[in-house]
Amino acid sequence: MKSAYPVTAADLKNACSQCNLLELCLPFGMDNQDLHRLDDLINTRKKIKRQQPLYRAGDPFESIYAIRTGSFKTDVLAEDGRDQVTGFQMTGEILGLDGISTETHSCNAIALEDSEVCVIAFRKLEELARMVEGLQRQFHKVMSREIVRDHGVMMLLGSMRAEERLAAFLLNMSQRFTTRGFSSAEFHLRMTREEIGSYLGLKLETVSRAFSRFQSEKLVAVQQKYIRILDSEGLKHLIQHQRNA
Amino acid sequence: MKSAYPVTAADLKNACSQCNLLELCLPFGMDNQDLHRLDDLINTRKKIKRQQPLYRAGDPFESIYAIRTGSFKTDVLAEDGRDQVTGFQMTGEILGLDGISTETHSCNAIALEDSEVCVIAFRKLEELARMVEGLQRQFHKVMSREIVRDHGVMMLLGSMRAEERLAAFLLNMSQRFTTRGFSSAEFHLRMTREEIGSYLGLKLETVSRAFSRFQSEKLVAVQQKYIRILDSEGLKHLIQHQRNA
DNA sequence: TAATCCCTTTGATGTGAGTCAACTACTTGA
DNA sequence: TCAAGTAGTTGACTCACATCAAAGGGATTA
Repeated sequence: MKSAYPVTAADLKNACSQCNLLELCLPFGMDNQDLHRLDDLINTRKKIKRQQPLYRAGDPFESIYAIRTGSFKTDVLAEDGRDQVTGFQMTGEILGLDGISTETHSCNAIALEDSEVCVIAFRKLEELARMVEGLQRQFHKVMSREIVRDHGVMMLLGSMRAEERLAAFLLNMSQRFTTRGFSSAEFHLRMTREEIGSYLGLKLETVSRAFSRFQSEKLVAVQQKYIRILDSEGLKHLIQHQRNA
Repeated sequence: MKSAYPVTAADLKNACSQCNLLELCLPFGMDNQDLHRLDDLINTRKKIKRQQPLYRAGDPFESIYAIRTGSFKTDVLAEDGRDQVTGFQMTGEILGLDGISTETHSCNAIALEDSEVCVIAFRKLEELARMVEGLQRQFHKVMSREIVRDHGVMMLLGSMRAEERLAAFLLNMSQRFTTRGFSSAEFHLRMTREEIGSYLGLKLETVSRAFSRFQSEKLVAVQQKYIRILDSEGLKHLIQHQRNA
């Protein structure tokens, strides 16, 4: 089901210093010399099959993970069975930061498709961050970005109506695909309506209805998980010009 | 309105190594020797009057802040005037982590009462964290804790009903007062119903009604901002045994 | 100490999203 | 390639929370 394997000379071309995700990932902004020191850090990879967990709530925390290929969702599960998707992660993004505080993971990270991650031993990362200022700075920025992102989600959950939430979600996905060199106008969602709903604090039927409404208003074309954005300005307008306070 | 002043020999007794908030704050878990190195870091304090900002969204980021006395709220303001309270902070808690990622603050931090903070120059903190492993570790834990906390709020906003949200909020406040050596059963809320509502994704009338309902069910005694928790088990029960999924 | 303002409570009514249910269209595995 | 299971759509109905409105109670400040 899962496999972890050391990086051999053969795939050293995939080490940080050669990785095409450089711009998105932890090494961003580091100079060449420092970059090569990172290569030692990333000495394990792990493939995760669709629907399988990378880690689960309660697992002891040892590593954070950088997504090389594929995508994930993270969710928290309450004792009463309540389940909340807290985020969707794409290539170049970092998973596992939740585990640092208690040294136990506090959420589940589940692959939305067959995926591969770089395993970053956290103690070693800290050690290297003490020596490489650029790495330290970038790591702090990654953590802070996560906090800012979460505040955005809180705004969405706390003060937007259903269609605004979905519009914000689609624009966010579009923006992240763009950053990764894919089309901003058409993409394939890896998650179900139910997962989108959980993330947005809505029921799957409400998500489906909002998609239908967007379709009938020519804002997007929807074919199951394949989405084409026809009027991104219209979506932005939807978010900004509704409600009072 | 605001004042920043260096720490003189006279109030060195208030430096980290002597601070009674040690257990709650950044220095937690550091040994005595390292602790004294922190004293150099915390060389400025700042008093903030009630309703005044410690920082505002858009302000350049230079420092993070540890609350010595008083309390704050943080909120984000969308272009369309939408306003979301993202958190309430008490003594010993750290403010300003949102600014690290873009080097510009992304939210406002407003004092809920006359308050005082320790100003921690972030560059200096990073520098010291490169030398003091315990400080580095604790700082990472503080950031991670913030992420985990935010996930809890997302769960609350995404999947709880009004009374569950308020119950969770009260229990959380109670727990934090306890940690600070105050009564877990009675405390004074520093924020308005509207601010609670914004945080919980509810309107102020809904918050007020939920308080009234708790009162009539003998779960809490409410006198304006003064709260006495009469049945904390009842509140916990309310959160766990409602809803299906 | 009064006057004002803001905060809070409570009631009546409206509505957006949830719930329940039926049906359709994919996807997956034998 | 077919069968079964899973994911998505749509409709009818319900309900929890929002909205609108009015009145009372504290707290701030002049």
